[in-house]
Amino acid sequence: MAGSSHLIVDEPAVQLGRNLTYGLLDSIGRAIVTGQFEDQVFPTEAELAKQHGVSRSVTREAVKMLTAKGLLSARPRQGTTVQPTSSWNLFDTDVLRWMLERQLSVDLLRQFNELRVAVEPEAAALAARVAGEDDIKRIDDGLRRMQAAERGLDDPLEADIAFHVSVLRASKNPFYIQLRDVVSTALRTSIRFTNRIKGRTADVAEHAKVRDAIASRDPGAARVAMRTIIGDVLVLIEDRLPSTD
Amino acid sequence: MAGSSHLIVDEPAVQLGRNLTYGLLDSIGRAIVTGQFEDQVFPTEAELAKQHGVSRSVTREAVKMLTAKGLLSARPRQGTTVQPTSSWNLFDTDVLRWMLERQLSVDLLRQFNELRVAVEPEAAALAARVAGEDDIKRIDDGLRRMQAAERGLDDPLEADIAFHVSVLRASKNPFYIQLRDVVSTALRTSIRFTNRIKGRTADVAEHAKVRDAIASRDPGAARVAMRTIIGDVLVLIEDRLPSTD
DNA sequence: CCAATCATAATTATCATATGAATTGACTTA
DNA sequence: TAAGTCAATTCATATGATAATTATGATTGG
Repeated sequence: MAGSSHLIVDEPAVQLGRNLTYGLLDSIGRAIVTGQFEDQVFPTEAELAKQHGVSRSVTREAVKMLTAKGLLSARPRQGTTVQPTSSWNLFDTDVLRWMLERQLSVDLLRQFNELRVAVEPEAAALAARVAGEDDIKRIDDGLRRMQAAERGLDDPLEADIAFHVSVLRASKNPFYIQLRDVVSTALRTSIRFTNRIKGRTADVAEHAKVRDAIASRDPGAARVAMRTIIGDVLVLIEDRLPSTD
Repeated sequence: MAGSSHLIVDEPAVQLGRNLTYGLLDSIGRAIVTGQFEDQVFPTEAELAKQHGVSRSVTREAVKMLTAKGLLSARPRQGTTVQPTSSWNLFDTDVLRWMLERQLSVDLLRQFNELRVAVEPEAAALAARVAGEDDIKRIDDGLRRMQAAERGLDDPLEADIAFHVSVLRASKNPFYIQLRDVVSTALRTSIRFTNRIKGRTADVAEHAKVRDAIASRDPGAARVAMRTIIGDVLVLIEDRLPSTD
């Protein structure tokens, strides 16, 4: 259709997502995160609707969702404004994905792994104390997949994600468990930076240490082993990639 | 309609928050978190609007915000449904506040401090490496307030919050910084559990150690000192309060 | 000229209603 | 039985009107 018979149309209606609202959410979210509104005022509700070719209902609902994620603030007369990055909810997978997908996310990748180096060793230690049979099974599964990936029989990235997620889950702490999606999102999105990192023998061996420590109820060893893994990644990032600070 | 001149009115319109939408957000959010919809189906958009005496627009926008925070999911024909708690965004201050304000939050309080014991020592270590003059100043301020509080000249809780927040901020890691609001919210909300804990001399001395380690650029010492502080809180919670596991 | 007050306009907030789209489940039919 | 059809339900979208809020500029009093 492109043309029907009359032309018109300010902009092709958004298409991403399962419906117009989520498409617009994604579109505006990306635009904000990539800094498109740093040097200009954010459009009004009516302007947004017109620019994207959707109704005000859709526009308002998308804006409200972005408000809930900390990216926007709306007040009568003052208009809708982009919030400072410090109030963006980085633990929201949408926000994190938008941030990692943009350029120059090397710093963010490093900072994210600084978080992991804090959280995952503690989660492993906790898991060593409270993990159940089924948790150990899931961790074993993850480890098996990594070993398979080593021989080219599985996707190294997905295997790595599966392992780390299984440990977080085994901690039974909802805050750590929450980081499942965050870690998954971050690892998948930043694949272009880390694609050659995973699947090495030394890496798999260290993961096995974590598994064994948890299975034998040794929190200290689990903590150390996990810290080694993430610490290595961190060193790798700091060595290979230039910071833009 | 509805009213004409007779009585009617299903429910007094929501009032909390700065406007109807935020009031409804708060009302429904609390209801979900307190488990009110565990044994019954979530109302439809039209029912919600009627029950709370607001328009469908307001209802939809509140639902969309709760969706953005991971509490709800909406699909045509299937209706709006409460998501499993594992998908709730606990790092959202609204969600966290709702959860802490309800009863039986002892476990959550412990789990939250398990997160702190992972994050804050690392943040302190990081701060020891990257903190600037102004960061140290803010940490000093927080420490001074704690010392003042020890002599009854300041609010112990607010002083404690100020100190910990200043350290998180000094780490310059946005993920840690993000936890500022989370930590503030959690500490303020859970005051009834910890009100007698703070302000002891030993506690203030340990905080001073953190400050000194950061100022003298000693990441290891900063990590240990901070870990001691949070570890003590954790022990206190586990000793004094019965778990409901 | 300055300060305080007020009026105006811009913008979001809310309401009401109509229509579209998607999904489910029952029903029909071969 | 199995596949296809149809209807009902619920969210999704569109639109127009009105209310509430408040930044900004105009006005007034001293």
